[in-house]
Amino acid sequence: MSDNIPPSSHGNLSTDILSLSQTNNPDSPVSIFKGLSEDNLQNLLSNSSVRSVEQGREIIQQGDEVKYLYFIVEGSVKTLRSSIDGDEATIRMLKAGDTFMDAVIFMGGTSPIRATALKPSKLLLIPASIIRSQVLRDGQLGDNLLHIVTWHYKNAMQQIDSIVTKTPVERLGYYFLKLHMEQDSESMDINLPFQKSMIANHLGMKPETFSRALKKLKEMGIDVDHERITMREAYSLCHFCDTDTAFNCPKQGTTDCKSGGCS
Amino acid sequence: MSDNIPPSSHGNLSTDILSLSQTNNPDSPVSIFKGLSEDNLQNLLSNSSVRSVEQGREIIQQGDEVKYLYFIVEGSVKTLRSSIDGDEATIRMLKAGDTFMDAVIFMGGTSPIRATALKPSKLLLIPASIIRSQVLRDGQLGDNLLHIVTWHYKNAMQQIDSIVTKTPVERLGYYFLKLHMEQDSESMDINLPFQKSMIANHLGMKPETFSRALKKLKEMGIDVDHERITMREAYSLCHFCDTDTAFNCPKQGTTDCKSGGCS
DNA sequence: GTTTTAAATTGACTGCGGTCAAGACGAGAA
DNA sequence: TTCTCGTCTTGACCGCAGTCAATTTAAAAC
Repeated sequence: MSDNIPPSSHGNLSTDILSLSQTNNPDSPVSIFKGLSEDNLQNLLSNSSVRSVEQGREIIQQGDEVKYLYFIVEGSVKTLRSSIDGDEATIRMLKAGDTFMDAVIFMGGTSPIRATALKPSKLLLIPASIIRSQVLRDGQLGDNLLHIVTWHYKNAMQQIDSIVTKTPVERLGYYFLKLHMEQDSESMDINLPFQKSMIANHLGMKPETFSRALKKLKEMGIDVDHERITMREAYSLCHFCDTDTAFNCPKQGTTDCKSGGCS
Repeated sequence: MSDNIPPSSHGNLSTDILSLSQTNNPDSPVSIFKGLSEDNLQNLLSNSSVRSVEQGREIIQQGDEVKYLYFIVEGSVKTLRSSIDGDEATIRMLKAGDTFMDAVIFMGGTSPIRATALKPSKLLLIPASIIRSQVLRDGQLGDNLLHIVTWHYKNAMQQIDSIVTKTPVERLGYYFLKLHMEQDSESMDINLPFQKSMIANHLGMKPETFSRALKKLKEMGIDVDHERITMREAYSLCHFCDTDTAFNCPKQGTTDCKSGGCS
């Protein structure tokens, strides 16, 4: 079911990984490697291997036994659930520096999600057995994993709430807002990191509905040209803010911020 | 914002708590207290306190700083997210033996969710600071918390997928199936543990739609009278199974199981 | 350059689930 | 018993997002 796994190739790689692990903004999870002792870090890396996957390749299928925790060195990956009749619900869309299957290896049973490569990607595979045994004696690793998994969980809760209570336009605005904060809170431009139909699915809507939502956002001063989002005013997106996001907003409390979320 | 917290009253309580912590079925999370050393267990309990809340009381509001991890000794609680205009999305519905805010205390920032008492309840409050510090030196506690949080996360993913890809009838059938497995896989009867409008919201639908879904299930041989669900045949619910759930199903692989989920 | 393919957009139609309102039912109190 | 209140159910209507299909656009492939 799985591909062959090339032999380990460390050295320069481990520095790549650690530089990817620098968290630069408050609204992103900590790295799995944060604050580990030299011994414990080496225990993880020396047992790991690197694997390259081409675009579109299925990395994990629903029902597979999960043997590794995956760290994305290069490329991008999405995790999703799909039903028998082919409908898909995207759970997460990941970029270099993210990990996946980090939560699954503690769930017990087989994988409840699929994972596919959105682009040609290079992955670091850390054996689940190594993680599970090290957690019991390395409190720092457990702490890191808890931060990562709870961060995923928080996003999942926001996703549920978005789909249940918000309109498509609001969901899209909220998504843009989070992109904006993640990328550069100063710039008036945002980059769409994934193709539109992917994002549409992640937001629980069809591509057609996504297109129509874009049109309505244009009327509100948020223009999307291909992969480039341009805001007419700096506070165009504040309308879509909520309490969680406001907490991390540098503009929070300023007079220009007049959203409902910013109290 | 919070009520007064009565002084600790241990002794018989700690045995109550530990007996509630016995996990009896495979599709439920482990207890936070599982496998802790006597010292580490006492460190948690001796710093905790007990608090009673009346029905309907708000325990945590969105945006609150979370100071405790809550263990339900008696009663029931729901966690939810609500938008400015009053729409609510139920995240979890909890019973005695469950914990909540277990994930939130590792998220950083303020609480992204609310928690309200569905019935008069008795709660054990374990200070978040105690948990956070003990995790760093007690690998077993970290491991327990990881199992709990990933179990929540798994349920959240199933909830997302349910809402996005399934019809109301399918969502309800899936919910009944999980209740069935949780309660007694042998019995043809299931008990509705919460009032219908609560469950409706948790499944992302309105009470009216819930009622109509019940009607359609009746045509499929699943009869609901007040709080009692009765199945005409033992395999009525198999139709709603998926791979995750099939994994924990004792009937899995038998000839009677002809669902899509059971391969 | 041209051809081929996939993604995105737009339009027209439909149907499902939400909304609103009325009615049924049950639990509890006087 | 009868009244009241809250939950649930049922019916009629409507609007939004899904569906299907046609078109445009962009990007690959040659």
